[in-house]
Amino acid sequence: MISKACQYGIRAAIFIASRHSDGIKLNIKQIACEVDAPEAFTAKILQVLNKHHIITSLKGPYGGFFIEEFQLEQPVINIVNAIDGLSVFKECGLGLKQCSASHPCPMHDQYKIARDALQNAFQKTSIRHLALQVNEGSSFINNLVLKN
Amino acid sequence: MISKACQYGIRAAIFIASRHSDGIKLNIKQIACEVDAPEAFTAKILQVLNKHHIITSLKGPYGGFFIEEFQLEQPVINIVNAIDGLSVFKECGLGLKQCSASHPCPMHDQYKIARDALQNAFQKTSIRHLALQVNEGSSFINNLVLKN
DNA sequence: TCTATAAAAGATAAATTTATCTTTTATAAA
DNA sequence: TTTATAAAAGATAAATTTATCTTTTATAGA
Repeated sequence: MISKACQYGIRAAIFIASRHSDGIKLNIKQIACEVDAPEAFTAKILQVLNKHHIITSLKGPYGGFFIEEFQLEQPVINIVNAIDGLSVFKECGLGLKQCSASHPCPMHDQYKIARDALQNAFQKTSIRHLALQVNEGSSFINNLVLKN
Repeated sequence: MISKACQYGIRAAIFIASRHSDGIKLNIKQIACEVDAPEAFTAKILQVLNKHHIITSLKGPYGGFFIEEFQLEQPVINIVNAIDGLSVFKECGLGLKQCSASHPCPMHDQYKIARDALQNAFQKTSIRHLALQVNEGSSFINNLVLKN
């Protein structure tokens, strides 16, 4: 559906947002660890998010990643856009170059319902809202550790 | 959403179904051409569909691919299952290994709506139904050719 | 039985995505 | 200003997906 890079990016952004508080910065090691993502790969992804002003970073000692107040309001689709682009929400389910109501693939109508629902899911949800859920303990951004 | 291989497979199956009539067989060249898919790759994909009994093939002269009456009734999700598997319809939107109502990711509910809609789209549609639409001329499985 | 035909099977290559490692740059504090 | 720290940037590697090419197998008809 969306790429692994994008999934890592969303989880990381939610984690950073969940720790939002004045002056707090998180480094890649912490972030990658908390969201169960490969560290170096996550670093690359956070670079992209920073360039798109979805999160903010600061180099040097006491540096790290954080999210600013105004950034918390952004919809998650902004992260998808930064990493994967918005083509998932536009493209034909059967891979036709052009597929629309006027030249539809045979699955167009049904597929569009799912595609729109997906877009809706990412569009209507803010980073703040998701972080809040994690802080409440009602949802999670890391994998369960199985006990023996 | 679904792989290119799977998209080619669905388009090819629909095309074969749209030409269904006693004794008619289509070869890979025709099929690949009609659905705008790479020929050799399409051949590989049709092998898989044949193994899963979604279409039927016959080697040798006057051989080729065709679909049998009983195969026409199958839902398109059978093709997805044969090529990509059903994991798209089960996996977490944020890539968590376990994500369910009891241990949800923060997007679980919204994402599940989209994921279920997608599954529904493929589950409720038969190959016959899609082929019919193509034969009616109300939908298409190939790319528009742009005129200059 | 021989020949031609078309798919199956197998091997390999190209492209993309995922992932890691090294070097450079920015920055805060001593 | 020097040093330590952490991200940015750049290079490279591994894995997966997409795609192609070659050889083998099945089959119909002459």
